[in-house]
Amino acid sequence: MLRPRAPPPGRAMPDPASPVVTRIAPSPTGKLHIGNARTALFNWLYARHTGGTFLLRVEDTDRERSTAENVEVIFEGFAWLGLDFDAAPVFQHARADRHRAAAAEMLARGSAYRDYMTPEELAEERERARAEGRTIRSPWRDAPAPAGAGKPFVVRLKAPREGETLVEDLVKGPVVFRNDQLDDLILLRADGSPTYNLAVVVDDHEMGITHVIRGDDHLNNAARQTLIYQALGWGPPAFAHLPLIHGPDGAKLSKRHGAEAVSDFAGMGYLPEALRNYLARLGWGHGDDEIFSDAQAISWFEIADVVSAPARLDWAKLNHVNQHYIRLADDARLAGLVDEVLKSREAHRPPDLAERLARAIPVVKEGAKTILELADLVLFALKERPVAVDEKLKAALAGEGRERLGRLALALSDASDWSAEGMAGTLKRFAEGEGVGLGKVGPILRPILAAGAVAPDLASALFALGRAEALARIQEVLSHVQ
RNA sequence: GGGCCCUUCGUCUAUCGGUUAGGACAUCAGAUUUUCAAUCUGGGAAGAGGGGUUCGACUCCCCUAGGGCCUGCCA
Repeated sequence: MLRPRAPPPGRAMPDPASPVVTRIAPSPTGKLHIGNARTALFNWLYARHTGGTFLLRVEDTDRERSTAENVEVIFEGFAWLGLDFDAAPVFQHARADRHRAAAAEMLARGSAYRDYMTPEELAEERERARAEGRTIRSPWRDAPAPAGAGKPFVVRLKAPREGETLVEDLVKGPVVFRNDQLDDLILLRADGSPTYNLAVVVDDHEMGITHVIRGDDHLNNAARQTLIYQALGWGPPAFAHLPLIHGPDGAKLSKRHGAEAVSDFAGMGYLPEALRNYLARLGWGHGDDEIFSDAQAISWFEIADVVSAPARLDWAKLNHVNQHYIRLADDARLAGLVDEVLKSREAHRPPDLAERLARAIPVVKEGAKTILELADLVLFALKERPVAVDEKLKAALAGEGRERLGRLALALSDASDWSAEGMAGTLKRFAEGEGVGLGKVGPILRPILAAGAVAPDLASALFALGRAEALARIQEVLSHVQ
């Protein structure tokens, strides 16, 4: 279940001469947030750009939320998005011993201490500190261990109170934090389990991560983590903090905006290559380039070109990009995707579905912004006979309408060129022969071809339906409305 | 409350002291047209506000305003 994927064929192995190692470190909460997906994309692009290595670390130290199913969701999300890793995933929980060892090391060095404050005392101190506009302070920072063994304690970093900590961020530039603003963060909980900030530092260091590219929300953590690196005597990696993705209204992206997980986007009919292109453009740019291939993005990607301001998700533009990639997509692949949509909708799937889709998809794919739309556009070709004759069609067929449809059926069955162009010509000649405009032909033909669904222009619809089906639909209506 | 980050058309962005501030999506108008879509042509649309620095600021500095993140024995 949790095995590494083989590197896809055609992609070069990591260049051992490149020192760059990046990672994405999601926590298995049950979904893969789109913001995490973009962070992963940037890490992937940078690793590929430099010939470096791209790694996955599952931050599963929260044993409550971390389940095998949730971990699988993450793997599936990245696989769908098309991001590949260069090694098997690292599970943070499995490395707890390493984290504890690092804490012990800091304790031994005197750069960490045991804090015996009770949760209640801590809560009080937090309240006082906030009121006074300062960080929390533990009385145990410089005090000897209390008498009587067995008192529970957490291990805290003994952070410097003087001076400043500098984070040289590749996106934000130099960011200075006053050390008295940074608190003695907890390294080990009372149960001995490592906390996030400790685990991240130890894992990034031991995995050889050279560039920590992650969300903006970790910029403050970068300062705290820098302190841990120093306490351990390690050099920190390069940091690059990406601005967050917000919803169209500027607020933090959430379910409320219609989608927040990559599975949501997949379910809404977006193609992974479209999402990659759109996401890359959100917060990064290469001049005026809007539509570009993975290869181009990889060759162009520089952290220096990452934008520093947060971006809003724009459905309209995502749709536009997706439409572009749908046009480019292979028809058979689209047919498969449409079929999945039909299945999930429990829609009617005629026995000759494959042939119908093969004929109709190339005709209507130009106008589809999502696979969901494509499934709608193709519906007219999936309807089985007989076509329902509604009041509107009945009205159109009244009087000379029926006679005209009869003559049209004849003209169509005589047609030798059943292509979209051929049909356009046939229709035009027919209208001329009738001495009327196409406006007199559309109302009687369209409902029959559309069969209650949305249909493309008459000629395209005829072509998409195919000679046999189109003629049959007309004949049945003809014999039905005597 | 405190710390940190951010601020160019509605949106994503280009500009890296001197431009009629460019492009894309969206939007509007026109063309095309058997509906819708697509397509083509054209138009409107921006440097948050205030101070500096400079011969010259969107660009550099400061202040204000607004938005965001962090401030957990979550990650």
